[in-house]
Amino acid sequence: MNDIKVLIIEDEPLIAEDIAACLRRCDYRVTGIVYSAEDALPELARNPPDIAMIDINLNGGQEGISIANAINERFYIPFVYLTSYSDRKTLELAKHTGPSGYIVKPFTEAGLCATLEVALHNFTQKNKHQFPDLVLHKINQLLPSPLSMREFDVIQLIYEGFSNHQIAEKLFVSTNTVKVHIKNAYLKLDAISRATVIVRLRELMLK
Amino acid sequence: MNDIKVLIIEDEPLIAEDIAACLRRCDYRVTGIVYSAEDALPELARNPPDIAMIDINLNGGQEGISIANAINERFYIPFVYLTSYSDRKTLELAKHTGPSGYIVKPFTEAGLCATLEVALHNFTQKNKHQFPDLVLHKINQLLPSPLSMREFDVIQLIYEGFSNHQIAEKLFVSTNTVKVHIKNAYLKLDAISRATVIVRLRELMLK
DNA sequence: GAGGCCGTTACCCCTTGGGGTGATTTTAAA
DNA sequence: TTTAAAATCACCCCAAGGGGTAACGGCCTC
Repeated sequence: MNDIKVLIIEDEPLIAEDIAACLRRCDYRVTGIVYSAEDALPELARNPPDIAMIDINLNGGQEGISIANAINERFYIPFVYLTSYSDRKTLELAKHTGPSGYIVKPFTEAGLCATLEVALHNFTQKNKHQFPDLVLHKINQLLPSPLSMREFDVIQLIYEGFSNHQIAEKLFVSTNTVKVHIKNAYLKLDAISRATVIVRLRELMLK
Repeated sequence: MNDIKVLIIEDEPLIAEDIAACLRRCDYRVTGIVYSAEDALPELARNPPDIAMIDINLNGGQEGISIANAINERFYIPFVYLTSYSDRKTLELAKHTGPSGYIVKPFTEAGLCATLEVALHNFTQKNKHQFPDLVLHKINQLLPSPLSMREFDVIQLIYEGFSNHQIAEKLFVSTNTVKVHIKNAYLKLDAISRATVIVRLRELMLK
């Protein structure tokens, strides 16, 4: 079992069950099926899934779009639309919510699962790029001479824009110590200033 | 006409024509149809499309995957897979090439176009985030007091890690001038050092 | 033509940061 | 146990950068 939690938001119970069955056969775990926008938000909060499948045209309106907006604002998960028709105007609205996929009914099991798979993969990849959390491991394997633990602590704070004095306070050491670590890190990172450190780290984290 | 250029890479002429017809009806411009990986690369170079549709299983192999890898290395465009079957192993390989979509045959016209639409939209959005080409317009509408043209030039170079002297040379002005621009930009950006400028810009570009 | 904004430059001050040398202690490995 | 690397801190030096003030020409707008 993948143990990937999926929430289905679909107002037609038969179709919802059909989707759920497909997903289960593809080793996904369907943690909920809700039939309206009002039910969706509490469910997202109570039992947050890894990905959501959203029907755009819920109960005659386009509540799916507002659910997507809510997800973008409050929950940090990917979602794919699964809808029965797609006029240009709806599609235009929908794509601006940044869905990770858009499936038009009738769907196939293979198409459904492949789209979900790609969506999840791209979403996690995207995170790595957008918020390059500095990972010592990754940086070091790209450097000729690896950074020590403490040097990493220091350059991490430089990356966040702190001064030597601030860094010293945060790490409970003297500013002299901070300066030594920075100097050594400069050598290893081939940098000559705080700004170039940040630039180098940006490059390294984007592989 | 959207004037969005699409390249179709598909070894079965009938299916390729079917796809092309769908795309044309959706106002896309099909700028090429190629039947193999060898033909694809020159075509991508000669007549670069905005997006590519790739069949994974070209000529009995999985040449589609290598085309995708080539695109990721040499061309900076999105692509979607359009394939007839999808076993787990192929899908696993395929998703690691970071496709913007994955369509399983048989496809519908609406599904095809919606996937392309979403793929293109997400790709351009992604660029804005991944390479925060500092866009004056976007930054300014988030600032209480807008940056002037010249101030923007300067902070852009700070973002790239250059020193005052280097910036002065690049812009053909005195370092004094650079310093004044930086000082004014600091006020508007609420920054106190080059490093904090970079951090602030990171924040602003991620909305 | 007067007032503003922008870009340009100069000169001053002085804090911060980058660079060098050296020394001690802790920690880990050999 | 010896050796090495990492971490800690203290000096010193000085250039680069941040902060203030002032001035001048160009351009646009009223």
